[in-house]
Formats: sequence, C-alpha cells, structure tokens
Amino acid sequence: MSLISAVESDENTGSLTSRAYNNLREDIIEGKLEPGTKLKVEELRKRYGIGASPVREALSLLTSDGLVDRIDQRGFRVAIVSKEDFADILKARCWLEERALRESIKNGDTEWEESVVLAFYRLSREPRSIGSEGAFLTNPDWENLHKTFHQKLIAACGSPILLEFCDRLYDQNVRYRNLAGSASYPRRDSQLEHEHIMQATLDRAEDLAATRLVDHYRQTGKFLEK
Amino acid sequence: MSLISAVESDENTGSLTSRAYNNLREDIIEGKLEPGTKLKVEELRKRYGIGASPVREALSLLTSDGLVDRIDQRGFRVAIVSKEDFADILKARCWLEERALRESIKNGDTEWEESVVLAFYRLSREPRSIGSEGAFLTNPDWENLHKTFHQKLIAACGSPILLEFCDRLYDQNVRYRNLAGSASYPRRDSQLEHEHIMQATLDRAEDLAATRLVDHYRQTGKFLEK
DNA sequence: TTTTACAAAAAAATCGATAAAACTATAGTT
DNA sequence: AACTATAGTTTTATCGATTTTTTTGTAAAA
Repeated sequence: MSLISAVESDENTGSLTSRAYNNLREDIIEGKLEPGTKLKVEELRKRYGIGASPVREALSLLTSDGLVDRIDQRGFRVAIVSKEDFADILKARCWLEERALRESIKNGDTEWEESVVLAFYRLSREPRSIGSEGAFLTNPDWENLHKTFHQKLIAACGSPILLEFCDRLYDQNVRYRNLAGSASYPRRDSQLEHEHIMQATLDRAEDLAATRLVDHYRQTGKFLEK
Repeated sequence: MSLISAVESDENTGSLTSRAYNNLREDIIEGKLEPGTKLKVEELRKRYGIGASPVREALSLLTSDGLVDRIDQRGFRVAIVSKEDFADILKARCWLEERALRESIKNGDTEWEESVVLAFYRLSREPRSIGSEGAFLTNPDWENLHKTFHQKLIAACGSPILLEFCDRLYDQNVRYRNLAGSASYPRRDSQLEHEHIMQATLDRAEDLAATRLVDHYRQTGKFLEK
C-alpha cells in the first residue's frame, strides 16, 4: 500500500499540475529542498518533464500553503525558515488544536471515539525509524499514521475550516522537524504522550486532554533550537 | 486616495497575474459574480485582455483563498455558498478572533492602543452607505476602515499566521454579507458595538472584550438566513 | 577602492497555438 | 419513451516560443 500505490497515484493520477504540486510539496516538507532555494521554472520544467504553465500553477498553489515564497516579477523560492516562524507555527498550532480538541470532545460520537482508538493502535504498531541498526531514518508510514492520529483527535470539532488550518500547520511543523535533521529528532516518550492524550480524550476530560496535547506539542517544539 | 490610487495600483502595478487576481478577488467578494458561476479561462482572457497563463494562475491563487472552487480537469468556478459554510466561517472566526483579541490585549503596547483608537475614530466618521436618499449603497471606504478597525484590535496578538487566517475569514464573511444583499444589511447599532468592544479592549478587560467581539459577530451573523 | 553605467545573459512572465478531456446533441436501438 | 453509442463541439490543460524584467559582469568615472 505504502510505496507503490503512493507512487502510482502521484505519477499517474490527475493533471500535470497536481502531480507537480504533490511532488514539490513532498520534497519541501521532507526537507529535501533547502529553504531559500530558488525554484526556477526552467529547471523544474526539465526535472518533471512538463511545461512552464503547470509548474507555475503548482508553485502558486504551494505559495498559499506557506511552503513557497513568491516575489512578483522575480520568481519563486522554497519558503525560508526562521526561529520566529517556527515559534509562530507552534503557537498557532497550540491555539487552534486546543480549540479543535475541546470541540471534538464535546461533539464526538461513538464512531469518532473508535476512529481515535484505531488510529492510535495503528500508530503504536509502526516503528518510527526504518534505519537499520541504530541509524535513524524516518519511516514514511509512521509519518502518515502519526498525522492521521492527530487528525482523528480533532476530527469531530465540527469545523472543516479549522481542520484545514490545522492541517496546514501540521505540515509546516513536520517540515521544521525534518529540517532539524535526525539528530534532534527521535523522542522516546512520544508514544506514551499519545496514549495519555487519547486517554483523556476518550474520558472526555476536556481540560486535561487539552493540556496534554499542548504540552505534547511544546515538548516536540523544544528540540528545535538551532 | 480611495478610488484613483486604488485603480492605479490595480491597473498599472505588478504582474498581469496579480492584477487579474485582485480584480477577480474583488468581484467575488463584492458579490458581483454569482456563486457557482463557471469561470472560463477563455472568457476571462478576453475580459482582462490577457493570456491564459496569468488567468489560470490567478484562479489557482483564489482557490486557496476559498473564493474559487477548482475541479481537476473541469475548470474553475466561483465558490459555492451554503448555510453550513457560512455557519462554519462564523464559528471559526469567533474562535480565532477571540484568541487573537485576548493575546492582543495581553501583549499590546501603547502604540497599539493608539492605533485602535485611531482606527475607530476614522471608522466612526465614515458613512456606511453612499446611496443618495435612503437607498442603501455600500461605501467602499467604510468597508476598508471597518476591516482595518477589526485588524487593529487583534494586531498585537503576536502571531502573523493567526492574523492571516483571520484575514481570510474576514474576507469570506464580507462576501456573504454582500451576497445577502442590501436588504438585510445595515444594522444601526453596529457602531455602538464597535465602541464597546474598543472600550473593553483598552481597559484590558479580556473576558468582556472577547464576549463583546464574539457577540458582535454573532449579531451580524443572525441576519443572513435565506 | 568604491561607485556608476551599461551591455550581455539569465530568468520570469506572458502569449498564441495545440492536444486532451469533458460535454452536447443526435441518431439508432430496445 | 427511455437508453446507449457516437460524432461534433466546447473547454481545459498543456506546450513551445516570445517579450519583459531582473541579474550579472565589466569597465569607466570618481
């Protein structure tokens, strides 16, 4: 499921624009593209074997995701990073997700509860790293399951718009994680934190769940000082 | 300042893409373009006297603003509206702006206070309608000053990201207001509400200010049932 | 050495045309 | 009359080439 279908759906599905969009997006989030790198249309054109229009369109789309900076008349570049920006992402994330989690706890039904449990279970079974023997190599499956878990927690908040904002912030945050490198990356107690968040959530202990979630984010945030 | 320079900066500045973007954006927010209207590249091309590429790029940008819907392989259309969507905008707006206002009150300095006072004063001096003799015709200057006032209130929240989200929601909300038509539009006590919000804000009465702001939004929201 | 001016090169923005896909209308079939 | 297949039409998506704008490099002037 993971690799092949992912590649297939990326490579064969939809317009060239959306393919370029997905590819670029992934490369930026995964940190393969250095922040600030100039994104020359001509180069990308060659890289993906497509014309200039789809490339520009994809870049325009990425601009609104906060992953690409655009300056009128002088092109696109991979969004630059900064301590301040990261701090802002973290802050905004805490605010929005806290709200979303609280609402989710208020409104969520049984089906929602179960989807949270399931997402947690799946996440718990996936190794975080696929590096052989000690070496850390981020596991894309874990990455997906982790995102899904956090999405499920807040999925019942009742606001598609809020969820979209959270999604965007999540991706930006992952980008910073990836850029920080494997050095600071693996935190061993993260899985336990997930469990505690889930526990409080299922108990409908709003305040406790919110506190734990926000602490969880702050915790991961502390790592990235560079 | 208002008309001429606005026209000038729209018509002569920047790339064709951004000009098309600004024009379309305005037309959609002002409600000149019916929700669901097909946005055919060919038509827009002629309308603005430009090529297909800038048109598509502008449309891509508007997509991420939530003002245009795009369906892969079958083009763009003016974002559809719905009761649910409006309710969501209102809800999300209350959540985000409440947070933003609270933070702003916590962090704002004297300069910020003064900018709020100034924005309020300017708003208070501008008539809401420019329709002659009873007829209601929305005043673009008022519209700008109103937006500025609400921006200033939360400007000191310390999170550019949050401000961007609020901005986007504000615009979407204005769109609904404009679509609802002049019928339901003018609320006479709105100016008084602004004053009360400002008062509580300047007094750093966090809870009170937040309540008033949210009530203010809910109030305007009640009008749009159709 | 720093500044300025200008020409050459590179890149961005845009255009006009073509290929591909989706829609429409029509005619034939059940 | 309802359904299906198909040819023709419209619209979208994409390309390759052209025009503008920015950047770079070099040499003259201060």
